[in-house]
Amino acid sequence: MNTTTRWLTAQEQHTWRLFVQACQSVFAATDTQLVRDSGIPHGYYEILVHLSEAPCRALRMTELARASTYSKSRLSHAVARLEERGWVLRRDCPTDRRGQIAQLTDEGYAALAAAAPGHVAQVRKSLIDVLTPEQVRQLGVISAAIVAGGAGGSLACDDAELD
Amino acid sequence: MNTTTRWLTAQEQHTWRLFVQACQSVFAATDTQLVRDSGIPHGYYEILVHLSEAPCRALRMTELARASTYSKSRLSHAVARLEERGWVLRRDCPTDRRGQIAQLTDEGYAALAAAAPGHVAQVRKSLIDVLTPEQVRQLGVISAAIVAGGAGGSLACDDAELD
DNA sequence: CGGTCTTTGTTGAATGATCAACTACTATCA
DNA sequence: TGATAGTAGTTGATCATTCAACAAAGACCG
Repeated sequence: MNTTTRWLTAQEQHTWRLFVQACQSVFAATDTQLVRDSGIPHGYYEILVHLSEAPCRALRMTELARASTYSKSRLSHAVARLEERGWVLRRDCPTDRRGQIAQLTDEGYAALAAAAPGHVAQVRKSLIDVLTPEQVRQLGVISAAIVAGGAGGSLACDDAELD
Repeated sequence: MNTTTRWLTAQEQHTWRLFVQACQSVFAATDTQLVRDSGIPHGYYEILVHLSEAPCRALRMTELARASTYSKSRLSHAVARLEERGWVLRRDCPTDRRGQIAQLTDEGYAALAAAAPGHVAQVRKSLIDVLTPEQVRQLGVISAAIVAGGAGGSLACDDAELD
């Protein structure tokens, strides 16, 4: 792009690498715990959480994708697998015949409720409890700034929307 | 496990969710940029970086796996694909006949050098430049604490080492 | 109405990651 | 030396994710 690259300073590079490592560390630990103790593969937990918090434990696919930062394609596959487990089912949307509504089943809610304590404990072990309350506060502010920055433009929106 | 779950406080949950979002945001953006501009799929960049910084631009597979926080299996597959591109080649280790040494080729180094400026720019856009210098410093300290905590035990070491 | 554009969601192929099993070699110890 | 255990790395099956293409329905406009 430009001929002059603003390289990272030593401190910036150090922070970047530590940040990458920290994220890997936290997510590897939480994923491992969830799969081991609840058989919920990775990000499916988040889908269940968002559904559980929605009005009738149901959301339009697009809404759910936005909330979970899943692409539509990914969500479609994921919901198909959750449906196989009986944790979610698809309903037609009454107001928009294109639409599909993902509905959390009682089994799905039960699975989520059973998984939650272990997951929360792991989040504490991996993140919250290794930081001081002040650091937790700082991390919240920092994360908000990053999210607000939109990661510098391309938010990985969805299929075929680059360029 | 235990009957008493220490749930997250509102602030803690808020921070946790923001942190998850922030990480997704940053890594989605950096991955997208790298693939788009350099055709380097996701974490391969990190492998190339570690090799480029090693003594003869070469590392034992196990060393490389540790540095990149890859499982041995994942690394083996990844190096196989990098080898197909001509960016890395495998040599036998002279001192340990089990060992393999991954050697960065000149083409690999050139690909890395070509990709670096765009990647650095994206890291700035996604992370560094949306934070104040003080926040960058704080994030470094926080990340170090998280890494030191080892994510609460299970460090996702490798194959068949759970339980 | 009829045409075009956009949105919604799915599908299948291709790629990447994980998991369990395996070979081959080294290390330890009797 | 021989037995046993541990380490290095690979492989193939399985599953998750991405990408491009697609069908079906709404939205807009003449």
